[in-house]
Amino acid sequence: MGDIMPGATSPDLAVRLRSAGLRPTRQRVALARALFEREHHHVTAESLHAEAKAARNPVSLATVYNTLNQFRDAGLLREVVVAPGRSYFDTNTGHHHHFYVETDGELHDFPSDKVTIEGLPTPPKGTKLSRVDVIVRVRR
Amino acid sequence: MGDIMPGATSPDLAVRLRSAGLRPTRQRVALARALFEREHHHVTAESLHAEAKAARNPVSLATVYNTLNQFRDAGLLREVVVAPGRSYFDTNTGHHHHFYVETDGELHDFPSDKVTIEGLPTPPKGTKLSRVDVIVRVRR
DNA sequence: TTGCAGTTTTAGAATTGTTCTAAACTGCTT
DNA sequence: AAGCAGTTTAGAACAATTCTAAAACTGCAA
Repeated sequence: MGDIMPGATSPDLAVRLRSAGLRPTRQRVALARALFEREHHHVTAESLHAEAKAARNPVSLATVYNTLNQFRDAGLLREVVVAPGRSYFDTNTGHHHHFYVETDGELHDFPSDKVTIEGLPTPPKGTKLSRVDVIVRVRR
Repeated sequence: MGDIMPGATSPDLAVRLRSAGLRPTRQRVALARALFEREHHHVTAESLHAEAKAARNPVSLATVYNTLNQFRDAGLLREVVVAPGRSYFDTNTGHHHHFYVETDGELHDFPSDKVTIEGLPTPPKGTKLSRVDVIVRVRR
């Protein structure tokens, strides 16, 4: 995925946004860079908003919310809800699970390939599986 | 005097509250009844507030919130967070997992005794396991 | 009983996180 | 270059939850 191209716009991002049905506006590209041109990580609307401002690419908070929701709907991000009023967006959309450190609100990924879950009941009839979330809660 | 009202006096509840370190006030007992004197179920602050009012035992919303938090801290309830701004309290504090029907916000328990999870990594060092939540998300 | 101290409840204000609104702006097609 | 749908924005609005400080209770002791 996206390599880092300091100082230049990365056309990959524009292409990626476009093929998700989103116009590559200045704001969306700026946020996409903060999100996808680095290691997988977790952001909140607030943290991303602050990051954009710090990078001299201020984007309104409303736009940050809109964009996060659009990216999630487009499958570019995954939303993880760990505590009431605490919603993270994860740039890693592949199969994996989470550690949540309750005492300080940290969230960490762990791969799901070693994890097996057996014996799950079948979904209530009339419904189809969306996904299975495993959150391992720990405290310090 | 301190005799309780007509009908089903449940001293057990008072005892249960007391041994959780909570004074068995009229409001706490009323809420405890709505919560524990029936099958396991899931409530939100709003739904419990409405239920108390319907049962002619009105309790302020602030008290409902306080009480739910106290009951959860005392281990009488378990909090389940399924979506941003959607927090349920589950009267079933035993081991079990959840189905969450994303399309209409329904939450259902399922027993964990048939479910095995293997290969979970060890918690980050300095932390100890609190619990493992499994949420099976489905859509209609 | 009665009085009292500490606890609990309450209405309403405050806070937090998120979405909405309507006006201004911008990227894209022509 | 021009026009328009799509986008951004500040600020208002909203929803869920917590806080505040005053009034009401509870449990205890005399």
